[in-house]
Order: sequence, then structure tokens, then C-alpha cells
Amino acid sequence: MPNNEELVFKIKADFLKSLAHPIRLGIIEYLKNKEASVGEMVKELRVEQSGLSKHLAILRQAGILTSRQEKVTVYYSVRDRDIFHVLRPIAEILRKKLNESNEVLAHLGRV
Amino acid sequence: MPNNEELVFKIKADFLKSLAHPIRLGIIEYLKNKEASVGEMVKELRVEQSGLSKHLAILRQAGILTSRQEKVTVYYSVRDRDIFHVLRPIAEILRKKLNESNEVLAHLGRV
DNA sequence: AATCTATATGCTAATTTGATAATATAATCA
DNA sequence: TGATTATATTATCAAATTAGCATATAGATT
Repeated sequence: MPNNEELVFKIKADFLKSLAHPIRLGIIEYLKNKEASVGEMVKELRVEQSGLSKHLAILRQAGILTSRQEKVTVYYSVRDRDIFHVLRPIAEILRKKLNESNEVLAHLGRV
Repeated sequence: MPNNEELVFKIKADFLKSLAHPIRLGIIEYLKNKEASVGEMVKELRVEQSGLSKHLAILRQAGILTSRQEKVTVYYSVRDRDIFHVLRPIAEILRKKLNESNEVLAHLGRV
């Protein structure tokens, strides 16, 4: 019986888990400015169909993507663009970290 | 042999994974405005010592925390406050989602 | 009806992650 | 030195995640 605070951490952690996979990050970026069908993504993202389907389901369940069906084709898109408010700072943090490493490396040749 | 784009997604995913655990989120929040020793956190966060130690190591390796040692005591703190630029929008997204659910629920009584 | 296309689901094995307990290390203190 | 304290590491096992393949479903086409 977790208390409310623990429950909130659990919910946040689950949300983060849904993002924490290279293919899923690739999907979100691919859908950044457009919607796309599963078939299109299978080709473009070079992933196996059933695997992609499962990753899409995870992102939909997390509320990050929505889908609409047209005949047999299912189109996915980003449900709430606020997700990029999470992803952008991550890129910035990593970029910054990389810069810091490079600055250290720059001193290697000198002595 | 993954290409550069895939490598970047892998790096981002690994970073997200380091965040994606309730205890680790609890640690980061606990360290939001202060540093704390492992012993203090064992007591306050109600986690087992060896488990906490491992979670701290994961966060340090991810570059999210730093530590300094004073005699036998090790103090941890947030290394780069930019991490909160990632965590805050997550809270907002989840709050928003909850509000939307509540608005739906509000119509349940009416008919 | 039989086939084809697009997507989802189920199954299994491999890998990763996590919890717990035990042990190690290292500094301090008696 | 021996005991104590603080933290890290290791070992073991259970649980969760993932990949890949096979199958299911459902609509479209012949």
C-alpha cells in the first residue's frame, strides 16, 4: 500500500519508461510534424512490423500518440505536443555534457 | 553497426531509463534543494541501503548526480539542475491528462 | 470463396532490471 | 588491534522488457 507520493513517482516512472526506448524515440521524432501509417513507418524506420506495432501500442497507452483508422490503414500521430517539452531539454543536456567532455579532451594534447 | 541517428536515440533512451524508476525520481526530488548523505536518504526515503546505493550509482553514472566524500560519509547532490527542465513538463503533462479525465467524469452524473 | 494487404496479438527465448541478503572496503573510535 | 559506522559491491533469484516468429483479424480485391 504505497502512499500518494510513491504512487505519483510510480506514474511518472511509467511515463518515462514508455519513452525510454530507441525505437520509440525514433517513432516520436518521425511523427514530429506529420501523421504516418504503420506501413510507412515499417519502411522508413526499418523495424519489424510486429515490433513496431507493439511499440506504437505502448506509446498510445501512455497517451503520447493517437491513432485513427481509415479502411485497413491505421494512422498514428502525436497526441499532445507537450511531449517535446520533455524531449528537447534532454537533447540539450546531452549536448552540454558532450561539450564538457570535449573541453576536457582539448587539453589532452597540451600538457 | 547502428548509424549515428540510432546511436543518438540509444543514448537518449539510456538517459531516460536512468530516470525511469520511482525510487530514483524520489531521490532526485529529495535532492532538489540540498545535498544529503546516503545514510540520511536511507532513513528518509525508506529504502534498503544497498538498493539505494545502486540507484545512486546509476544516477551518478548518468551524470545526474555528483557525490563528495567527507570522512566516511558520502554526500550526493544534483549535478545539473537542467534535469528539472525534463521533469517539470512531465508533471504538467500528467496533470493535464488528469484534468481531462476529470472533465469527462464530470459528465457522468448528468446524462 | 479465396486471396491479399495492413495491422494487431500471442508465444517463446534472451536479455535486462530489480530486490534482497551477504560480504567487502575504508575510515573512525575504543 | 578490534569493533563500529558508512557506503559500495557481489551474488542470487524473481520479474519485466524485448526481439522474432507465427498466427489472428478485418477489410479489400479477384
